[in-house]
Amino acid sequence: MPELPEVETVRAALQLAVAGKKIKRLSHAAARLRYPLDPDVISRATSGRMVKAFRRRAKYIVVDFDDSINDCLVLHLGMTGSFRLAAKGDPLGTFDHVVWELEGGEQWIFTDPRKFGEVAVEQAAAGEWPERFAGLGPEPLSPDLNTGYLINRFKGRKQPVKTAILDQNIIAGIGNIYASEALFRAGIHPGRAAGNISRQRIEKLVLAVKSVLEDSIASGGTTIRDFKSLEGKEGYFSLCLDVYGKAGDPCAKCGKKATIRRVKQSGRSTFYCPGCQR
DNA sequence: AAATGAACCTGTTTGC
DNA sequence: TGCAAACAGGTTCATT
Repeated sequence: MPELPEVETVRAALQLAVAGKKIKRLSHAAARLRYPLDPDVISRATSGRMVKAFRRRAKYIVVDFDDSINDCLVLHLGMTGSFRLAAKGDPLGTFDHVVWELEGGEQWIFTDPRKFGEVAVEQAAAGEWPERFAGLGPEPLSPDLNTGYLINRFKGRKQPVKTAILDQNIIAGIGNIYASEALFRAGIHPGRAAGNISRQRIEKLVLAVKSVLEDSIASGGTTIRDFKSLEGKEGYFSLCLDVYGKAGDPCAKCGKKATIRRVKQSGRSTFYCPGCQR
């Protein structure tokens, strides 16, 4: 469900609603999500601590606490994960897997039907990222993602450019929606070998990646069916999608000339316009 | 090494 | 209409 813009939307909402509050205790924890969950570890790492800030790296949300212990909470929404705040005593649903009671009784709840999400405790010094993030590619909205970098990473690769930009170790945070959308904006065919794209067109791709993510964040992300931010709000970038989920529709750019096509790449759907993507 | 496919799990949509 | 197959925004592990 959530790619960088959706995760960023959730992070910002959590920062407003939860940062500065103290966690009283872990009141519920399922046996496992993507990985087995150790309630003792999570409880010890969170109970009685004041939440200082929510940071984001790739599609991960990292929770920092307001003390000098060098650890943090790492959260991942998987495909269907979401957070919500509920009043004291509100009943839990089947898929409410992790629940913290905040000071005052409010419940901070992680829900995830498919259980692809993650809640974990990691070591990290203040301002640093956990060691496990070391291999992640640059944040797409930072200057670290630039033409020179991408040319280097693409060099010699026969892999289709769509699967390449989906690789979190090449660029962090792009998912299946924005991979298709960015390639459309850049006019690049998703099946083209990553190592076979001119410098000029890679420059276009870098700009396209940044613009599509920025535009989506400004719209609160994309809701196809599940995505909701903390307050239950949907993201309306769905209205701005050019190709994702639009197989058979006429291309917005070249009009009647071509219709959007759907193909499979590495087991995942890719949408593109055969008319304006080369 | 690089690239693809399967697996994890549940709900919803599509197609015969 | 009914049922089974396909599909869904992600990541990791196994296999070629």
